[in-house]
Amino acid sequence: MIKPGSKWFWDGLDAYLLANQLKQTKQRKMIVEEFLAMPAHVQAEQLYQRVNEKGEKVGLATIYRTLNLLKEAKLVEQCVFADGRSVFELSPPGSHHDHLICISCGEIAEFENEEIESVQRQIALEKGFKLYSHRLYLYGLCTSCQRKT
Amino acid sequence: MIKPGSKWFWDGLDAYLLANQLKQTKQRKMIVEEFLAMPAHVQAEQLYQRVNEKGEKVGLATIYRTLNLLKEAKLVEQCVFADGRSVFELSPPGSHHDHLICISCGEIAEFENEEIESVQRQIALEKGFKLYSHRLYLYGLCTSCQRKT
DNA sequence: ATATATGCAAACGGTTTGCAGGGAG
DNA sequence: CTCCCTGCAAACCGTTTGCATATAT
Repeated sequence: MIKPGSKWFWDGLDAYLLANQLKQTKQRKMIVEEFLAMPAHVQAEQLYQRVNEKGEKVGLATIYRTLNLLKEAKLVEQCVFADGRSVFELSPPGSHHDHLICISCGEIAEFENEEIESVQRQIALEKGFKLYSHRLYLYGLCTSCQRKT
Repeated sequence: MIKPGSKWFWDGLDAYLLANQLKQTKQRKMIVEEFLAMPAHVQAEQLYQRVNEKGEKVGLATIYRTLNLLKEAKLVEQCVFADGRSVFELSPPGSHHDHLICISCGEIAEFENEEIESVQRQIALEKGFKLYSHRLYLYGLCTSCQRKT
């Protein structure tokens, strides 16, 4: 899956930098450009390699610092899967989806389900929690890995 | 929450050891005893400390090796939360629950919801996945942390 | 001019591994 | 007597941090 139009992302980033007296830098621009050009679920190391194949060299620390900045700005979300992978993905305002992860090949599929979201809100209410976010991971075998075994 | 009767656990462990030509050892016994005497959600390091406060000394590596063995045996499950904590909990056959995690104090509450489980099965079916397991984490503020802020 | 960013390398924290000696079956 | 298990320390791996230098505003 390739990422959709990303004006909201650049705009959001500009706004966040401005609001926090942070700076526009060559590295941040390059990192974000590559991130937006990559598949939906990106690991820090992959982004590091992609960036360094293209333009000038950027340190891995800067990749992490930039991803953390994007998280702060609520422009990306991070998912940590049970297999240990940690991936970053776009967080378009007002949207949410969850993940199916293939335990054989690692493929990641997405889905949205309003019914689950509403039950979650209900449960939080019952338990007296004020809900901020959630993560739902379904682990199994994708179609092609089922055929293989 | 304190753990319920655990005959099934010891029986399951004996069976697993026997079936795999593994050995009953003093350390395994001590680790499992402490694990069962601890709260529902246990981190490796906590278990390590508890075990070493009581009986003879046990290495941290043995704690990890034993927890992994119990996972293999399907007697415990591991949950990795977004805050980085990795906890182990009992996995009584045929049961499943999910978690609410307080983003302020770290408290973990549990819930069960059959409706969500059934929607998950439906989604996996639609996407062609053969479902093996799942994890649902709700992050928010628990009742007492809401009061504080 | 000043504060923020960067690169590098070192530090980190949780977990796993290699190996030599110890103990269960 | 054999194989499995343990303790220890070292290795690991992804991520973060300290510091001196570079750069945006």
